[in-house]
Amino acid sequence: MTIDEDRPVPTQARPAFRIADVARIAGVSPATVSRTLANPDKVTPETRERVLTAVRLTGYTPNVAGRNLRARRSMMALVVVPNIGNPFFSEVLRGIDETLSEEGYGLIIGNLDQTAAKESRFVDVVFAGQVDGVILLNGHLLQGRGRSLAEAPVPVVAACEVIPGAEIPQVEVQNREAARAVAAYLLGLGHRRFGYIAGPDGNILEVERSAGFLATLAEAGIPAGAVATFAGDFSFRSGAEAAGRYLATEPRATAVFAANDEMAIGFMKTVAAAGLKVPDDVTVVGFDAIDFADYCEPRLTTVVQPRRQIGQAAARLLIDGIAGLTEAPGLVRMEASLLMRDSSGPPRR
Amino acid sequence: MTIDEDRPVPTQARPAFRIADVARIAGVSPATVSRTLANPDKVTPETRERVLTAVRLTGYTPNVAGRNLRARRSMMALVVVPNIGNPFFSEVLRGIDETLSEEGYGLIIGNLDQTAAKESRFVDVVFAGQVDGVILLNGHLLQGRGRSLAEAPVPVVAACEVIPGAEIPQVEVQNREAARAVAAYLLGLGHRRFGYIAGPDGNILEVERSAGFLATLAEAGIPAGAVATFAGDFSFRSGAEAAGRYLATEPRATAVFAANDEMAIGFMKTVAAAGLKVPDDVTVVGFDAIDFADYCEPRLTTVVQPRRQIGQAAARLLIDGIAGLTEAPGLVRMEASLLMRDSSGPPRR
DNA sequence: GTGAAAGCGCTAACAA
DNA sequence: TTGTTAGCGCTTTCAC
Repeated sequence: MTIDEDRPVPTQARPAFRIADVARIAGVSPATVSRTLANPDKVTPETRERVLTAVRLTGYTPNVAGRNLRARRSMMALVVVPNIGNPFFSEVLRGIDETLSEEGYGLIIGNLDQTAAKESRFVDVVFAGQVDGVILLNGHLLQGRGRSLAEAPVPVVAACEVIPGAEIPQVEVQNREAARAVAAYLLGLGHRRFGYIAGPDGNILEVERSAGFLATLAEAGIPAGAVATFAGDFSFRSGAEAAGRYLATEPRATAVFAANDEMAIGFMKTVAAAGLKVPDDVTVVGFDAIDFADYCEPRLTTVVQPRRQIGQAAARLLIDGIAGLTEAPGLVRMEASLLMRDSSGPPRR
Repeated sequence: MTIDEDRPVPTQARPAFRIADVARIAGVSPATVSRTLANPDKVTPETRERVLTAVRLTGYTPNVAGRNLRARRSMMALVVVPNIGNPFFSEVLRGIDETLSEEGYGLIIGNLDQTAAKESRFVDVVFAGQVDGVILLNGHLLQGRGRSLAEAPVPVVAACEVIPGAEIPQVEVQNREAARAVAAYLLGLGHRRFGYIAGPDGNILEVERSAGFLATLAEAGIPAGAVATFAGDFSFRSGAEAAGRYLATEPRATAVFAANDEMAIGFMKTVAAAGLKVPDDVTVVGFDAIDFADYCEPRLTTVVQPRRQIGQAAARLLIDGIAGLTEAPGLVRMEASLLMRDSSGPPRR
């Protein structure tokens, strides 16, 4: 909110040249320098020559703060991530970065890390006009200081974790459908006793995935009550802990679906340590297809999401929004598909 | 370099209030609004009251571009990463973010992704005064448009991948020493035939790790020429490919050190698929202690680096630099330590 | 304690 | 084609 005057100004090695300096050296007006840089064709070749020489001489680069102030735009986008350490998001980020940087936009990272203070700061960033748009990967509209990003002065889009009811463009992955496909696949293999390792309570991905999985099982005559459900939080550790509880059940499920790969892998590791064979004793299916899922033992059957493309689509949506091209808040749906590897098979008979 | 005037201005839902609006509503001058926000004690309680009410009423947030222009500082730092998708860096990023955001700095991510064009853009970002400092995680001073970050007008620090000869503060991990410790450990287990899976040619981490590993082996009477070296690029896949070549050697090394965990894991997976037992047939040691290393089969013996703290230290160095507190370009050395798990053991006799 | 005025660095409208 | 002028939104002397 305030500038601390006790916080020193960066020590500029050499004070940067300003447009006036370049103009003086080139013997033209500042406006001409600006024009030369923006529209080289709009000045005579000789002028251009002189200006460009002066630019080269000074190493002049237009100051962005001045330009932004004038243009009322920052060419920056804020991307809010729940946790920057999560490899799932980093691939989405890559997609965002690709598309955004192609269009000349820079990326400001808002790493939420479950801190309310940060959430409020990011809201300020937006209302302070520091960015031209926002991409939310965190599943809810940021709130702070009594305001919501719903009233942001710039376009906001959401991806990965869809925000129900928000009137903004969103990129959604067909989580529910994919979870249904997992259930159908497992039923097709002959499984009848199921386990499910859940994500954090209320998380939209968790809700969608469990809903799809349980719905298809229910349609096959297996009520939700008959599915052994284990709490989890998307971490390796929580998958391992779920395995501990799973091992204590009787009779054990022959197929366990985890709401993400990390938990599935933590689960596999722990049941293997207890002497169970995957998939002979228990089939395990994950969700996300993180890189490591192809290198764990056994290779994990999981659901692939086009993470990079999700990021690209979100960035595209944002750029359209900034350009004012969007009529209605659209919804882009991305397909997710089952990737069968070695952790799944028919139940041992 | 230029503002495209065909790129539309963001569609502000409602035009943001400016300081003049707030001043008018509060019945004071803009200067007083600014003062109230910066130094509430410097105005009378009644004035303060009126101003703050007007601020609440309007939802006013000072525009950053204006403030930055005036203050000649952006409260932003640029962090350059080789590849944002790499989980190793994302944890370092977290540490950076923690410390920087505590001090009120925001993060602009420069995802290099081996693109020369991007490198040049990031240089521009710096020379355009868009950031107050730079943290380099990519192992070299960015170049672009005939300039180097060595002449940047703001402080630059490097971390993770040290930049030899650069006169800037750096955070270095004791890669060489740790690699020596790995060699000593393997020798102590009784191994005499070694393999090494290298990182990308010329990469400083690769250079340091191989140098330490080979030096200690040489001191034990095993010349570098006797170590089976396999090319790699830090990816799972390259580790798996190295395994293919390893399997064809005769006699095979009994202990293989990979320059990072991904390659070690890819290697283990492939040799296991070929029927070899780790560690009975071959001991495998990695480097970095990524999360997965604890969940692969078997759990990987590796070298732990304090990734989060590396990030924090780099951020601290940068903040000191911005504050003008640094006399000489310092070097912070962080210890790395061997973490023995299940992928290492004595050679089968 | 408060206001008027200047200026951070840039670009766009207008004039020449 | 080029220069002059004004102003983006803010903070901070300097007067009062």
